[in-house]
Amino acid sequence: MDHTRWLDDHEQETWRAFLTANRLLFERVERQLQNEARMPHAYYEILVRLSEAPDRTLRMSRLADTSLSSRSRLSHAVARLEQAGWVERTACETDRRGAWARLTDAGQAALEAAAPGHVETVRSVLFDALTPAQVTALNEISVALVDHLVDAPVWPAENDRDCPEAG
Amino acid sequence: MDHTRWLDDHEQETWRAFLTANRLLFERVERQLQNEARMPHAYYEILVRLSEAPDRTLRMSRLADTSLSSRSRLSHAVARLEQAGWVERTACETDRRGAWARLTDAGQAALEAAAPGHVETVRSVLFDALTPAQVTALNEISVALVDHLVDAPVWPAENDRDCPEAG
DNA sequence: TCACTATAGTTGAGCACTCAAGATCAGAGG
DNA sequence: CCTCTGATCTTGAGTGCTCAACTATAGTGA
Repeated sequence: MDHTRWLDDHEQETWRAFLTANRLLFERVERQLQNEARMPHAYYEILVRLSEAPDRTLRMSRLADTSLSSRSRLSHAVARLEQAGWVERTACETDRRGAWARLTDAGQAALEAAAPGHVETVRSVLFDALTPAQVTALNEISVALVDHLVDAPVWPAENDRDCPEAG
Repeated sequence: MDHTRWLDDHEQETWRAFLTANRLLFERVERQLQNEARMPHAYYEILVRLSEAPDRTLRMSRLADTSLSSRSRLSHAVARLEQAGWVERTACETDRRGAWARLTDAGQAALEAAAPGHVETVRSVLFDALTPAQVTALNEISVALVDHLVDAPVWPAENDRDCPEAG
């Protein structure tokens, strides 16, 4: 009983090209940041989200959401960033379980130092390769994917543990 | 002197949507394979490449290229896959530096067991979200990116160490 | 007041990856 | 033959991630 909806040739080709493009692209981005700014891309994003927040401060949980990070991952990351002197954690007074993360001046400086090289890399690996129409298409495709993936069930089949409305 | 070609709003939005879509998408793919087949996506790809090769056998270096893996990464990965009994390494007789990697019957079986769930996931996270026109557009965009990134200089600026023709 | 449940965040173990360095061998040139 | 360059593949250390388990506090309802 093979109900699998296999990929046809066109889909297969698309998936592999998509995979390859992604690997190559993010490898470049990651390497550039690691070499010139001594931080992985995930950390860069955390610094960006903090820099955009009022008082450069966010609750850990909000920061996790906006930087597309799991709680655990963020905890580990912020521990490292704190060690580097780029972020500070302070206790939250209204909710004593919580914690604030604040971007320090040193962190802001590190971000500003890293930004030009990073942006240049993003442009050179992505936008320089595409026509304006393709950029627009990529935008629409990405938005469609995000809409489709956000809040969608993580496990299409199986794993409907204690979710009565599943299935 | 700020020559940085910053991203305009449209580019910024596109980049962030692209990033978000990628994170969400590959997180699903990775999780599904890890949970249902006990292997990361990179290992799955290695098994696929081997399964498509004559005699299910490839030189390590070719396997590294086709699976978009660094030599080091492949060495570590194949060591693990060998431990699992899914791949075998044998010495190459014509080039005694080299090594062959062969997909075992157990490896083929593991791959066949993993494939339906993986393909179903790929379909559900990617193709189900897109119109046929968008799939075609994504294909063209991906191919353009791959063409642009393959054999392009890794470090646009700097790092022209011993490459006399750089610059 | 007293559970009970949910939320916020951390921690440690295990694993995959990167980087740099090394061991081994092939091929080319003197 | 012998050296030199380059290719093949491996190894070990360091790092960031995931997962599961944990602590601590908030909120809810009897």
